[in-house]
This record gives sequence, C-alpha cells and structure tokens, in this order.
Amino acid sequence: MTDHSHPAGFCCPDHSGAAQARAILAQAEAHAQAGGLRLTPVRRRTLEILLEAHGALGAYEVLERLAAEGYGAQPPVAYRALNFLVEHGLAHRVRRLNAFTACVHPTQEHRAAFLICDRCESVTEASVESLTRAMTEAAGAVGFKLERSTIEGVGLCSVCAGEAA
Amino acid sequence: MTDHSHPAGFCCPDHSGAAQARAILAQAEAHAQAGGLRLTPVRRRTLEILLEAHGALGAYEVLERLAAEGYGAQPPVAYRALNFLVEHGLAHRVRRLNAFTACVHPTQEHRAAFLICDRCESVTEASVESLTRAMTEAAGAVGFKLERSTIEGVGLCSVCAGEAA
DNA sequence: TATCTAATGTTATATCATAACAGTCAAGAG
DNA sequence: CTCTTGACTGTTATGATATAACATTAGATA
Repeated sequence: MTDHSHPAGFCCPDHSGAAQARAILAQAEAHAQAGGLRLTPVRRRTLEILLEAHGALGAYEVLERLAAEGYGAQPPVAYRALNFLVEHGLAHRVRRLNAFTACVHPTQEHRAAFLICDRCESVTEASVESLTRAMTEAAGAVGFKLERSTIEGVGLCSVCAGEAA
Repeated sequence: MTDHSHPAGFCCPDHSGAAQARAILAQAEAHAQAGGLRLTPVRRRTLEILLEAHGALGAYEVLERLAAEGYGAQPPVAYRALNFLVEHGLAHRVRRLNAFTACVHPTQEHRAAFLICDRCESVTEASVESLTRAMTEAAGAVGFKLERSTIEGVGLCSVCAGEAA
C-alpha cells in the first residue's frame, strides 16, 4: 500500500525537495525547543521519515524504516512517536488512509484539512480557518461545543485530473 | 466499546424513537425501490439495526446482532451490507469511530457532516451544503477536483456540555 | 428448464492499534 | 556523588478492524 510513486513526478509540492524538508524540520525543532518538548532521536527521525515521504505513511511503514535503522521493531515504537508528533502539532493523522503526514507549517496553531488524491494517493495539507470557523458556528447553533475536527476531501489532484482528462 | 447509554437519556435526537426509525426505514425503502436497489433481508435488517442504535455501531457490533438472528456470522456479511448502505446513501461511515450510522434523510442527495460527542459518543448528522461548497471551491483553487469529503467534528454535545459546566 | 448474475456465506488472512510490563537514562533532591 | 524519580524506549502479547478468495444459493430470464 501507499507506494506513492507518481508517473509525473511530484504530486505533493509542499513536501517535495530535501531543502523544504530541512526547513520544516528546523521549524519543528525550534517549535519543540520553545515549547519545552523533547524531540528525542526516535521522534525526530520519525518526523524526518514523514518529511521524506511524499504523501502519508502508515504506522507500519514508518516502523519498518525505524527498525531498519536500529530503533525498536514493535508497533508501539512507531505509534508512540507518531502520536507525540500529532499531539504537538508536528504531524497530522489522515483518518481516511489510516496514515500520518508531517505538518507543513508546524509553528502555527492551525486546523488542517487534507485533499487526498484517489489516483496517486498524494495528500495535500490545506489551511482552512474559514471552514473550521464556519463549522464551529454551525455546531454552536445546535449546542455542540466543537473542539477538534477532521476535514478530508477525496478526489483528483491537479496532476491526475490533467492526465485523466 | 460504544455502549452509548447516556445518563440523561437520548443524546441523539434524530435517531431516537421507534416511530422515527420506522419513518426513516420507509423512506429508505421507497428510495431503494425508486432507484432499483435490492434492499434484501440482510441489508434491510442491517439498516434497522443502525436505526435502533443511538449513535454509530462498529461493523462487528452489527455482525453480532445479525449472527444472533441467523444471518451469516463472518465479518464480510456485515461489511458487505454496510458498504452497500453507504454506497447508496442509506448510511454513513464515521471514520473517527470506525463505525457506521444510518442516514437520517436517505432520500435526498446530500453530503453529511458529523458531530461526535467525546463524552457520550453520540453522533449527530448535520447537513452542511455550505461547508462542502466552500470546500469544493477551496480545493478547486489549487486544481483539486473534489469528489467526496469527510467532515467530522469532535467535542461535547449539548447535553454533555451542560453537565460538564 | 437451463443459464446467468447478483447476493450470501465460509475460510483464511491482512492490516491497524494498544495494553501491560521491563529496562534505560537523564535531571533534580538529598 | 548517589539515589530517587519520572519520562522515554523497548518487548511480548493481544485486540480490533477489514478484505481476499472461493463455494453456494437464489432470482431473473431466455
């Protein structure tokens, strides 16, 4: 699953490129430092692995890579690191894919939405303050106190839409 | 999991009451008839089971009930019926809970959003045409052709919010 | 009736996730 | 400096969710 190679090359512009990845990692580190978080080797490496991937990775895919590099080889190793990253806003969980992806702007508080390509499985993070605001209001109207939300869209990314046409 | 009893009684007004359930089932049947769908005994009973439940049910919970009534006792029996209902708009899948819930207005084409209570696990279906329209537009702006979307909010339902206060 | 297709059922297995506990290590208290 | 403490990492084991593949049955129809 989640091979994610794509005939046309990058389909996930935000994550692509080692330079981008380094920049995001640096931001994440600064963010951790500032917040007193311990970005330990496994956690840091897990974040790097997510950044190196185009698209989202399943926990067991992350685990495979960690294990190959001498970290623990059992599921909790990956899940703990991933959950840590998600809790602290350095990564996101993509529920529809049972997968995880690095956050592209880890310093800002934000709610994320994802656009998932049905064809190449690319995952694009979109910022959707206005959507979540609207949702918070709509929920409030029926007395529901919204705390978190999952917004995931499925369809065709620009590359695949072009090819399909 | 998903005990869903609630100290204050109903927390999922749309599904509550046998009369409501019957009405929705009737709508679903009419919808199936009109669309040439085969609402077979397992499928029909699966829908009833979802309607009888307050909140969402996991596939294995549905399976348990089906098996107890003489239907097949293996996972595919439940998954097939549930997937059929979801595909034809008679039920929805709630990803965050790995669960399914009957659609409360099966006749209309619609995109649904769910408000999931963290405390009592109630699931309320909300209609969110404006949200999905906004999302379709936002996606379109980056060249993404949106086909389906999952919108799920987590927080406190009105009953639980009141109690927590 | 013979045939075809959709639906149901079964076995087996894949995939995703966590509980529970043991060992490790760094930072602060004495 | 050493001991305690708490957070982190690691392991074993198991639970929970989901599907592939194939056999069987039931309805429609030629």
